[in-house]
Amino acid sequence: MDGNNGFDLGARLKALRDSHNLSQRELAKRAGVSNAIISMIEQNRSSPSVGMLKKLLDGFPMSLAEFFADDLKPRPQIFFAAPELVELAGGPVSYRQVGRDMTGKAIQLMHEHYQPGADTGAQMLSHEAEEGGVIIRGRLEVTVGDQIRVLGPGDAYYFDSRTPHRFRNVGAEECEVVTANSPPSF
Amino acid sequence: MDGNNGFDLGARLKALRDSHNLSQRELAKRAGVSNAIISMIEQNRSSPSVGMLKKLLDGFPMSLAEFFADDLKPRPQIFFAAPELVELAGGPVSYRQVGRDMTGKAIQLMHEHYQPGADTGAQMLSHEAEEGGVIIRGRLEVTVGDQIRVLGPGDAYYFDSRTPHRFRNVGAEECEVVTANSPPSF
DNA sequence: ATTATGTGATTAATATACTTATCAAGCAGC
DNA sequence: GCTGCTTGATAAGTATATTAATCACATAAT
Repeated sequence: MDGNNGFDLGARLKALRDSHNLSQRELAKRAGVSNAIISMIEQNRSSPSVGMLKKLLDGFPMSLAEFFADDLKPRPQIFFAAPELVELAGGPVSYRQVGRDMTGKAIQLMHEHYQPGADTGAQMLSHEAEEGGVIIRGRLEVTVGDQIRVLGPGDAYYFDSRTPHRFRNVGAEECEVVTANSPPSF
Repeated sequence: MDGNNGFDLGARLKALRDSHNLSQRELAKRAGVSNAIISMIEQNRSSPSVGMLKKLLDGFPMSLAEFFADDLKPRPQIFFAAPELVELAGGPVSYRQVGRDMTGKAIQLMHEHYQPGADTGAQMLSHEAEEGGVIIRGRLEVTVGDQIRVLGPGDAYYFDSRTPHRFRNVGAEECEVVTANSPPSF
């Protein structure tokens, strides 16, 4: 009954069509397809090929990207007292995240603290995102791809998280950093 | 030869698969489909149903929305010494941005300094984005919609930038904040 | 009442997406 | 040379998306 693997494409298409005040037949005519398939798709009795879906969207018109662009976001907490930041790791590297559940959010903002010698590990990190940070206190060695640099207070970094990377506190004192990931990665 | 109606889905999928270092067979296994269809899709000899496409993306994982969201990013500077941060405003409120041109970037990371009494203005700000910040030093009054709160060192905030907002240094000393916007807004 | 036109849903036939099994090329180790 | 394992591509068969035609139910006009 559901060939879309849990994605209610039928309702989505129908809502879109209704909002444009088009009948199945009118849309079919514009898109150059049969009206029957629209009926089937809207009932989720058929999972359209992206070619078919694109034809249909061209009838509005609307791009595939727009069609799939997420909607409906809940009402979130705005202010966070320092102790409310949620600790993600809690070892020699402390990741204190602004917000509890970042799914659907654009940014993962964190207040990080590295104890002297703390290290994210010899095996480099890599994930689908972009990230940046500003060093507040202490000295942090940042490795990105084949580039290494030691940053101090006021210095910053920004890179594509897909390039393997690593962080290490090479100073004698604790290192404090504020970082941002987009989209949230862990 | 092109069942996707002018959308080069094959190249897109292949690039994604390559960037994750997965073979067609590995991805097929994760997604629970046959490897053959991946070969066909990547050559644009078959236009996958959205059900199939969703299965494949779940193997990364990645949402349909993300997949269709446009991308293509250049090779940027990674490290920024403190004086390299670019000053955006330079009045009583100093916005020092990590990176020169943020177009096409996911995050706009800034190191901000508010002089005592500094204020983003009585007419509230509003833009299409999400933003968050961590207060490092001083006291900052943050107004979001009808909510007001004074935040101190270690406190943080996060909200949808479309809700009107305003920042004001209500303390006697300078206030230091690290903020992130996604997507970059000004 | 009947004819007409509109709606979405359904059936049978056809086109195509998808699977299973296989192939050919590349690369490691023996 | 082999053997074994990986890679991406291909062929034939099966499942399903899609079409053309029709059905059933409305509303409106003759």
